[in-house]
Amino acid sequence: MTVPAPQTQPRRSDATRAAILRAARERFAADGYERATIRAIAADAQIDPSMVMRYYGSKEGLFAAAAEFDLRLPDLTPVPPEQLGETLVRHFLSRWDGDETLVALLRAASTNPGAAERMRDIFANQLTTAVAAFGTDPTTTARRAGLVASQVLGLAFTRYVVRLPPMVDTTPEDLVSWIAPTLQRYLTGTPGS
Amino acid sequence: MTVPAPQTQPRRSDATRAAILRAARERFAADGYERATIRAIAADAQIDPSMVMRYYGSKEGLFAAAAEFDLRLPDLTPVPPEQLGETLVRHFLSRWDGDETLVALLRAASTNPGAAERMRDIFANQLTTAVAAFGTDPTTTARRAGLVASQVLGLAFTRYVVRLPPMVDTTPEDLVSWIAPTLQRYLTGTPGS
DNA sequence: ATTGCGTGTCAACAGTTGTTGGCATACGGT
DNA sequence: ACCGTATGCCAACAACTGTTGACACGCAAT
Repeated sequence: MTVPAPQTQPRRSDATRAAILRAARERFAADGYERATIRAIAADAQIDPSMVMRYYGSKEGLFAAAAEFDLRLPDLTPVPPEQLGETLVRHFLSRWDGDETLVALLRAASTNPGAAERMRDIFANQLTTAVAAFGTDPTTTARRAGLVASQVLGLAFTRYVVRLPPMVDTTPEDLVSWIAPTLQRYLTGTPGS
Repeated sequence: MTVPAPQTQPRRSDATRAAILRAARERFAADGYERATIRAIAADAQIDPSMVMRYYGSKEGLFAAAAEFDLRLPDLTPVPPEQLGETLVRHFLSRWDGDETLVALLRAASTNPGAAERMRDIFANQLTTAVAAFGTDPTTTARRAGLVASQVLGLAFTRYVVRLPPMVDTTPEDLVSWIAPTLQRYLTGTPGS
């Protein structure tokens, strides 16, 4: 405790930590939780498997660090109400291109209980909060958020995980024009149509 | 080849085979492909692990047998065009309750390439065929089927795999009234609304 | 009774997994 | 120059995996 630095100064191993995290995200996204072995991740990061354990404690700990994910949902209050659906689809599609973290989380959530819980947290907290921000009936907020999650995760699942050809080949713009009305209705519409 | 029975007569081990298959479906559905071990499946079926190998050749072979799945889509041609969405959601929801095969396939498809390919086949063949049955523009059939698959698989994923509370708690009837219009638009509507 | 085959168990294999401890090296402060 | 600590590698462990072969039992036909 001899006068610790007020802010944690950058450690020399930060580059290694980052390399591990990057390799872990790639492997978890490509292979899922159980097939992504620590040895393979370490090989990708060009270090020894034991380093992974020292820096992240366990495989679970590594995954928890690698699957840290923020939907980065924009504030929806200034958005014109009739453009909510389009705004959301566009945001999700751009958020997923170039960040494989969500694909990793998606694949892992299928088999790993911890990952499933994190997925629940993300959509229950971040998405529900965003939906609640513009004032609809609070009693329907959770259900609306759940429906949005079902379509949005279904899109991600078919496009990035199962890779259904029609969903892979369709351009982002076409996807937006098809799916935006769905989210729009889930957010502001009524059941039955 | 000494005068084989014209029809394969029932073998004495059919009960064992069925028990293995039932246990396999349960385990694959609950744990996914890699976490569902042959030893655990054999223990559930109360037989020796080596029997699984003798009857199904390998773990892959067992999964292939356990994940045999038919959507059992009804003929959609006699359905009034404006009820197509409702008919489909209702069918899927009832098809999944009491048959964990699709959940097994869903969980496995996240990590097992073979399972993902089977999932693609099922939705590319069975669903696309059903959609093509009533005469829309053939050039849009694949896309419409893909969109339906995205919402339907998203529903299954959030309700049965990730178990998002709002999607678990909502009654089938409410789900139908919310999601039917979505499928209806994907099937018969136009992009943009 | 004896033969053949289907059914089942047991033990073991070879490989892989997450995880651990010991040992070398290099850095930074004194 | 010295020393403590951080960083890295190596070898090994114990557990678990899918898979295999040898062996025992019981049934049906000869």
